Amino acid sequence: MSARQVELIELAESLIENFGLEAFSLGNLAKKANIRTPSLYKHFSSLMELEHIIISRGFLRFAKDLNHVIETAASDSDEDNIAALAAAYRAHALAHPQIYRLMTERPLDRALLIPGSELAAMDALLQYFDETPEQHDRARAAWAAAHGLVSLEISGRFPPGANIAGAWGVFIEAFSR
Amino acid sequence: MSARQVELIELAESLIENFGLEAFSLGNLAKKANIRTPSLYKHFSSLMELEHIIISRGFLRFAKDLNHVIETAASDSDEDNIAALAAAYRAHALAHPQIYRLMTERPLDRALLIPGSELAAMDALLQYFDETPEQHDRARAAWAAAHGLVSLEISGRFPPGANIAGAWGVFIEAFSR
DNA sequence: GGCATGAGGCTAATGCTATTAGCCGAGCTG
DNA sequence: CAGCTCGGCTAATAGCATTAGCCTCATGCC
Repeated sequence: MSARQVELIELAESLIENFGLEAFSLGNLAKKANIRTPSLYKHFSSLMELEHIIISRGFLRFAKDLNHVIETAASDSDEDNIAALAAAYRAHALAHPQIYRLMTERPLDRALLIPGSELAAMDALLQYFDETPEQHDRARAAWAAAHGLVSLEISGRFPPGANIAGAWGVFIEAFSR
Repeated sequence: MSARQVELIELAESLIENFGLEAFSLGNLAKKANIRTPSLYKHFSSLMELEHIIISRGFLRFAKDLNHVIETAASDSDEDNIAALAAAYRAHALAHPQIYRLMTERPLDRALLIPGSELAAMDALLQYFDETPEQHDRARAAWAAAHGLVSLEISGRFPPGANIAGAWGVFIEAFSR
């Protein structure tokens, strides 16, 4: 991955976060980079490829974030651990809401992802749970609940004045023990 | 709403479900209707308007579905009721996955919705819970969890072989009582 | 019966999107 | 110095939403 490529990827990421996922286009990226649209094809074979690089980087950053929290906040209390993980999940998603949307809303072509990036995010998320099949179900239900809470919040689906932290509290309590 | 309008709306809905949300465009709709694209503007003022009509109809159909289940399956057991609601939620979303995506993934312009449609879906979903603030949090957490489970399933994010029904079971058990 | 009106088509055109082909200059490397 | 590669460029295509303006047919009204 050349330096110029990384430059353009970061430009694209800032474009997405600052102007919304809907503004993500090669035309807008080229404009921000002060080059013509077709020149972008010297660095990426297609929009899909660039998109999946950004998604992969999102997965990896997500994994790093969660792993950091898990390492520094490991407590004896099950509820504390779940709460810390939940808080980290929400904080990360709300810090990068448009890229979170990109990561979760688009049909995923796994052949275009940076190998292992999706798994890294999953592992970071699920490592807290044991390896029994029953715990796998529990892990996936918890993941889904966190994703649902975050995704409804990002897309503004909770009524104004809704106590979102309260809903997170219910979720944490329901999944502790 | 003229008969021709309804005809075109239903054509658009079948287009979305049969060819995926990504295939939803005025060009494709016009092709299926055997007319030219600009003629669609005799019936809808913009793509956004048509999109929000379809979203509204999705909300209303969702509400009808859930209300029906709640009326016919009311049981004394809290867990049975939650399970019936959860099953209905999942069944509905999986029966109309692409329109469910349209309903939940797009930025919502509430001024363009059929008035009351979003609320109808919310009410159907939340009427099972009491009116106390604490129960509101519980209702929203449950809603988010169901949405998360369905949205991850539709977008193929669970690993192959994952026991999705098992995850739903964990969710139902966690939210019963 | 004739006439106006509206519904619902149409074509042409604009400016956006991704994408491909092909050209050109600058800089490094043999 | 020759040549290659990197990274720009223009021109062009096809599809996208959208607007303006034209035409035709059916309906209702005088």
